[in-house]
Amino acid sequence: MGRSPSFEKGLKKGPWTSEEDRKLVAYIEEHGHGSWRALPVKAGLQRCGKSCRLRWINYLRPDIKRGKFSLQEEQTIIQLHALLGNRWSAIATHLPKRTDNEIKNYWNTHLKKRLTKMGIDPITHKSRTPVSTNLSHMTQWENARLEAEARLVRRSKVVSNFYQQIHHGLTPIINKSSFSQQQQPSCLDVLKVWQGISLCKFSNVGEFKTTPNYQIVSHVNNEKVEPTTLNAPESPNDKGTQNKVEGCDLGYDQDNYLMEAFTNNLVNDANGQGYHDDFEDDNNYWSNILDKLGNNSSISSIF
DNA sequence: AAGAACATCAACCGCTCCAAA
DNA sequence: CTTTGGAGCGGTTGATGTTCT
Repeated sequence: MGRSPSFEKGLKKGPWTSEEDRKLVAYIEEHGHGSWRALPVKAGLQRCGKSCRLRWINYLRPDIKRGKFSLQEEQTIIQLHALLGNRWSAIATHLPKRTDNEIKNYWNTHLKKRLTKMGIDPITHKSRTPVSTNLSHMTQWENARLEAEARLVRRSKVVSNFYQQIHHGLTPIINKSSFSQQQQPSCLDVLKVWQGISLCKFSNVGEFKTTPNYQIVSHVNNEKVEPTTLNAPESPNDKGTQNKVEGCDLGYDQDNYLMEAFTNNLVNDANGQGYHDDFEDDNNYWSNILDKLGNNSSISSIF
């Protein structure tokens, strides 16, 4: 790597002046940015292209919203961070007019601290206190949901690609390197599905079929599927799930179970061992999942 | 009032990814 | 297949502003 070009060429660093801003905006408005590397000379700026790009993207672009984050935006950031981790650019795609840099700063200076104060680990999004003693049912459910979402999204790239291959009559090859950013599903859509399930359960609407989000889930296997039957414990070895059901109160625990069941069907290890990380070596893993869901299942519609 | 401590955020740096040669 | 260079990403820094003592 060595020293940066700006050091070698004696280019200006540090805060931008209004005159520099004016030159950059004027040039881009007239010519577009084109090659960032070539831009500074053409625009008459003593800056490196990288610095120009950053200034434009994070500050000067006309479609940027600045100022305080709304509650809705905060919630979205927290939820997406639980799903995606520090992938700020991916998070930013779900927050119109906000930049990844701004979101990253806001997370580091506000949200991270707030979660920590609330006793939630900002990295894992798990509660630091024992679930059964100190948290409300609602919080327990939310924590469990976030964990499940995180698991789900770790698999979503694979499921998405796998399903595409099935769709085109190809033998699925699970290979991490074959995925591109464009193939990734919208994580916010995953959230919407979850929220749809949870909301209709909590609002006591009885049959899920009344909500659009459940329609998405109900397409699994091309027929209506009762969510609670998605992944009933299959063996006495499946103690984790069974204990959860037996050890909890009725009501929210059914929801926990529903959620677990749904997630497990998509992301759990085929042997009931929990998910595993070297999934690209295990084609059977995805074959089993697809067997459970049926080849006509609309995984892609869920993601 | 002063300066120390803390908070904020624009900007930089090093790295990876990917397309083109 | 390998090399090269541009673009973009995430972590970090440091200047500036604000609050605390």
